[in-house]
Amino acid sequence: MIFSKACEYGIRATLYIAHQSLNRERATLKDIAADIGSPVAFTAKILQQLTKNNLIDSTKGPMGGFHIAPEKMKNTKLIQIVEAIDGLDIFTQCGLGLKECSETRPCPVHDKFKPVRNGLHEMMDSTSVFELATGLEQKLTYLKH
Amino acid sequence: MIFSKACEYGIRATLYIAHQSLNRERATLKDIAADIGSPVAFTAKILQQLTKNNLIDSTKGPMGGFHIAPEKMKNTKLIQIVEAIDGLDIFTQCGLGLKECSETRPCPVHDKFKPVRNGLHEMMDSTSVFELATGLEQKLTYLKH
DNA sequence: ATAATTTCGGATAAATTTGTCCGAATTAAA
DNA sequence: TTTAATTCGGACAAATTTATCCGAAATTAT
Repeated sequence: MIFSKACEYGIRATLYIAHQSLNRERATLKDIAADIGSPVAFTAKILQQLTKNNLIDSTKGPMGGFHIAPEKMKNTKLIQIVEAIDGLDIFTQCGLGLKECSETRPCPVHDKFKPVRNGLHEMMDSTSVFELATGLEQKLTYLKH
Repeated sequence: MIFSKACEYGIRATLYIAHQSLNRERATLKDIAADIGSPVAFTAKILQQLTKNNLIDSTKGPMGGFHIAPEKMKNTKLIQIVEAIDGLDIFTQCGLGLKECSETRPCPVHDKFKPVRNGLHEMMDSTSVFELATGLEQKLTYLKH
């Protein structure tokens, strides 16, 4: 809906990896997909993308898997995951899909839609992977199906 | 993005029809598609859906076309157009796509996402086709590409 | 070294959304 | 009553997103 399925999986996977990393445990592709309930091969693609964008770290071979250093978690905001997968358009695009929608030439819903869109933007831009991973750690929130 | 392309076209088409209807002019499929910049045949499908849902009225034959009575415009909210095309899921669904996300078992972004989603819901639920059509009428807002 | 375990990357397939085509049905005007 | 203009509805096609498959590359342990 708001985000693509790929992006939803990407955020969930990142939070799972972060949670595991807080406990000094590696996360393998299999574990991740099993835990967040996503198709394994599709999840692999998304993780590759996140790795390329340097949002998570991967190591190959036995004992390999995915990992995020606590420092990195603190500096990574949700918006960066969205940017890596869906792009940032959602935070600037017209609610009715018009290209020429702006302050000076607003579409009919512009004034009412903008604060909503900005609210989402602000939220994603200010929320770190770390704070959400600690929510999981404290069992205040849940990822599993 | 937020809404499907079909839904964007649906809202734009409805507002165009409403605007025309305020001036006692009919809107034909051709006019609508040309004006809002949408593919003709695809737009036809969407208009059929809106007609079935009784959000707009259609008449066949020469001098036919689409129309909305001012009274109906006043009673029609944007959310009804979304409901007819995309459904209402977007206003209740988890931001991370989890089925079991709720107050008692929230996903990691639940608390932060909910107000944004509710803001969108409230906005779409309180905004009438009539008020947006009058914005077009007064040239305060624009639909054209 | 060899084998086992993992991610990487390319090709492909399935599902969904977006878009097209065309004849049928309806209606108004000539 | 014929013709033209319109929406309706079904089948189909293209594009995009979601998902699968499989061999290659890297790394660890035996």
